[in-house]
Amino acid sequence: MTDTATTGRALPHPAREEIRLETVLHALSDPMRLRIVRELAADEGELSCSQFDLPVTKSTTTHHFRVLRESGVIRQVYRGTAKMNGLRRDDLDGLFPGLLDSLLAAADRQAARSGDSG
Amino acid sequence: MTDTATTGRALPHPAREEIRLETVLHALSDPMRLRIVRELAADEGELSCSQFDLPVTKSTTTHHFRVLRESGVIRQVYRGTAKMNGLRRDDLDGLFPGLLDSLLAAADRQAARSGDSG
DNA sequence: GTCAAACTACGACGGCTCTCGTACAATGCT
DNA sequence: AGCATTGTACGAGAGCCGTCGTAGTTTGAC
Repeated sequence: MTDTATTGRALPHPAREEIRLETVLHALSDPMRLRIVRELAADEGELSCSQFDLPVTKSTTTHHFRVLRESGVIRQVYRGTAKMNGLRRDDLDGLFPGLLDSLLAAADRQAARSGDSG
Repeated sequence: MTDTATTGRALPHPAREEIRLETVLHALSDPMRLRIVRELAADEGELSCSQFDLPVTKSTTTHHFRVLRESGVIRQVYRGTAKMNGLRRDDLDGLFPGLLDSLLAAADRQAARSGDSG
């Protein structure tokens, strides 16, 4: 029992200045992770990992969330047994103004075109 | 001697509608390729492969240019023994409005911050 | 204390990627 | 024709990546 923030253990996040564009792009270049980020942006709040219904195992899901966190795209916080996820909008917008919105818009466009779920 | 366009053999390019966001992001997530794209954008014209002074062998350079072409980021045309490269601005802007500019701006910002060459 | 829920750690496997070196092909110039 | 320039093809090696399964940890509830 370590009382870090709300509850639980701490998770390593890169500082804003440590976020690298290449790493962000690599994180978003995976379909599963792009999907996660899109859902996260749509809900504009905090979602637990279990609220995502991805076609991969839980191990793989954990892996993708870690890649997103370590790249600086999302922030993760434990709350009870759940792990809440949120986009690092402030940091990304501060570092790369307009980039996140362009990326999300591009993903939306492609999803609309490809007939994926909006 | 096949008279395709200006001179020379044809190179396979994806059609505009075949360009996938994930593939583009993956192509740009490599430092060497991001660098190539930045130089290409700065010069806003056609550059031959040999005009790039990359810290890799020619074989590797060829590889990177192919990845960029097959992802739909650049267009390549033979002119004599040289291979001219140009950004597919029209197609990318048509598919993902604002994305390319945001990406280039982000890369510029990071380069300025990191003290790389502008 | 016990139990279920949520997530992690570790090892493994197949596949892709970046890199190189060497050998080769296409073009243009003399 | 001969030759230099430019870029390609092919194979190889090291490393990373996405995926899985199993076993384990942390937390909250009963």
